[in-house]
Amino acid sequence: MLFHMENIEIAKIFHEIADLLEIKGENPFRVRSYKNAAHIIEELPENLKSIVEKDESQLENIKGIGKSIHEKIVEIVKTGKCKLHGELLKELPPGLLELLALSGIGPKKVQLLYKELGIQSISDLEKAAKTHKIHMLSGMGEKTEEKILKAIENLKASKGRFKLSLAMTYVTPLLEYLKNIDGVIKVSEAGSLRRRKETIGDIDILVTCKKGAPIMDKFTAYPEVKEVLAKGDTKSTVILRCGLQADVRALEKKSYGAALQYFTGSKAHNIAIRDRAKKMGLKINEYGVFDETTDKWVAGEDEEGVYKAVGLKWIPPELRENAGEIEAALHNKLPDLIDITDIKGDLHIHTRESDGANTIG
DNA sequence: GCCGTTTTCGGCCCGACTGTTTTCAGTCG
Repeated sequence: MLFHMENIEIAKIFHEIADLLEIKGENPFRVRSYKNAAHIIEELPENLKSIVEKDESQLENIKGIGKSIHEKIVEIVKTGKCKLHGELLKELPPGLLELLALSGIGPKKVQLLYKELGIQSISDLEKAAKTHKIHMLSGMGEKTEEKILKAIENLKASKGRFKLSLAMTYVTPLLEYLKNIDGVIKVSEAGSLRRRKETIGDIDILVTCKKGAPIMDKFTAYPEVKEVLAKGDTKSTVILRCGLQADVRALEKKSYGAALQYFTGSKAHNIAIRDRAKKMGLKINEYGVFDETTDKWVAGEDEEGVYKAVGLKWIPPELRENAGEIEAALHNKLPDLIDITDIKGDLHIHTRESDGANTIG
């Protein structure tokens, strides 16, 4: 008898295990393994339950899932729960997980707040910040206290992830605005927006411009900006009135391809690409591809060059999830993605739920 | 915890920004 478990539910368990281990201060690489496995499972086309049902050994073919996580997947599908997950939740209050959703709060701060002040929920944290108990902790100051209150406010106001189509209605005018700034050469979308995910968590924008262009001043002064979270020479983050977070990174033309590749992600894809580069004696960052020993610039002006430098064909952004696309690019087996010219028509059906003549059944 | 086109042990991507520091740790993407 197997429990009905969707991949997304199993992924959530692994996400929580990773977060709890991280708060405990466990080996960061072990934490990463669980996070990585969670991402892989989220993107997996097949249902894990069906895989376990048919042939459990198929799990061994999934890269990033080793012996331990394999066993836990089987355990979850068979029993509906995971022992390690349960043990961690006994050890640490589950409310700590919600604290991680606050921007600027990570595992180390959660641990400190819990240990020193017994804080185990957002409402505990809000009370402590309002009564000025936080700045007494080492490494925390008055600004941290203010930032925490703002982060709580922003989280309460945020609407979570936005559907791509809705996000685009906010992104398009922002892109136009940035294009019209003096000295700007090119403005590109990046991140999950460029990967055309169904929903996006924040807006990533890349700007190439001449030296000294007032890009960050203008960006943070965009009328739709509600709050500026960070503002530097090359990178700034704001929250828009609609609740979406927007990041802008400014780079010189020479770095355009490398930056676009870096900023488009996904994170898992980038880690895999960099790992591959490293094994080839190369180093990739947002400024380009470099020879690791001589630091000589190898590629970076366009994305094709970046992929070519690591022996791969250009990979369409929609596929960059570290879900086998790198192997496919290596063996010249990348699929042709559907584009607008492939659409020949549209089929849809009405039922009596609207203005049709028949029932759904 | 995962992985291996020099490896089954010893590594594990890289850099910006902030706030707290007095040179750095934490967070984020």
